[in-house]
Amino acid sequence: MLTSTFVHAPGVGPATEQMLWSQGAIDWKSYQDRAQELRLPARHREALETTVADSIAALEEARIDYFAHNLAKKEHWRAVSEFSKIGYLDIETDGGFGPDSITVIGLYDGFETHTYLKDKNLAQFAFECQDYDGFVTFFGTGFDIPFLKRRFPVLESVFADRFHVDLCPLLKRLGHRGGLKSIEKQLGIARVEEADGLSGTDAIRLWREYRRGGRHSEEALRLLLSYNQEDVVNMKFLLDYALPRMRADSGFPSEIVTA
DNA sequence: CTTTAAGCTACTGTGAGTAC
DNA sequence: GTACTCACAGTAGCTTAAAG
Repeated sequence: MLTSTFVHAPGVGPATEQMLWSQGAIDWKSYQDRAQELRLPARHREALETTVADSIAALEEARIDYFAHNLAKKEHWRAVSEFSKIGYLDIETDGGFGPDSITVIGLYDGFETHTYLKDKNLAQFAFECQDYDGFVTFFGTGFDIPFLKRRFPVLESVFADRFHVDLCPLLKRLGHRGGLKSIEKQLGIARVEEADGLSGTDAIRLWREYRRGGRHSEEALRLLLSYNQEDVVNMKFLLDYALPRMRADSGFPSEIVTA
């Protein structure tokens, strides 16, 4: 999918990319093979020559930062299949908006959930997240990412150099509007019973209960972490749902089947 | 309540194609 | 060559949406 992408060349948009595909330039290699025969404005030819060569080199060397910088944000989903170290990311807060308002960070690597807790191991996140090629969030653009950058200024460049797929606008393009819980319902994704029916405001309440201490403290924390884990794990389902549909909707040339 | 890009709606610029 | 149209890409400004 990434190797069929041409829209990151300056001056090339969706219509030109579509035209390239229809002329048989279905990926970077086949573009180079038939570059001379393609009917193209000189401006596009120059831009594509550089972009295609740079892209092949960047992918060979697994340099996600090249694609993170040159691909439009809304097209970052195209890079996911080529860069497999994906972190599904979700934070909880105490209701405030300051740099110290983050209470929980959940990071799911596709196999297990890593949890970071305020006043325990939260700072560890800033190091461990650097092992990932990119992140998947739900409305992380407007919420999780700005919070994390305020809390850990180092992450400004870490996030800039990695892909970020925000499922909220992506699913909206596929006709699913509404919040995470609403879309999960639409798609028939179930939550574990104890975390079912909880919302972001409950996460604030559970954090306060945990911090107050006493009899229900540990139970409140357990429930909060369970809620956070549900969010990140379900994001993987949503991404797996969205990718093939985005691919089909964008009119990508079909994969060459090799025996 | 706060935050931020995406989405939307113009509008501008570039270039290819066509007619004369 | 000149003058015109049309399509595509990019940008500016405003609105929208969802997170806890």
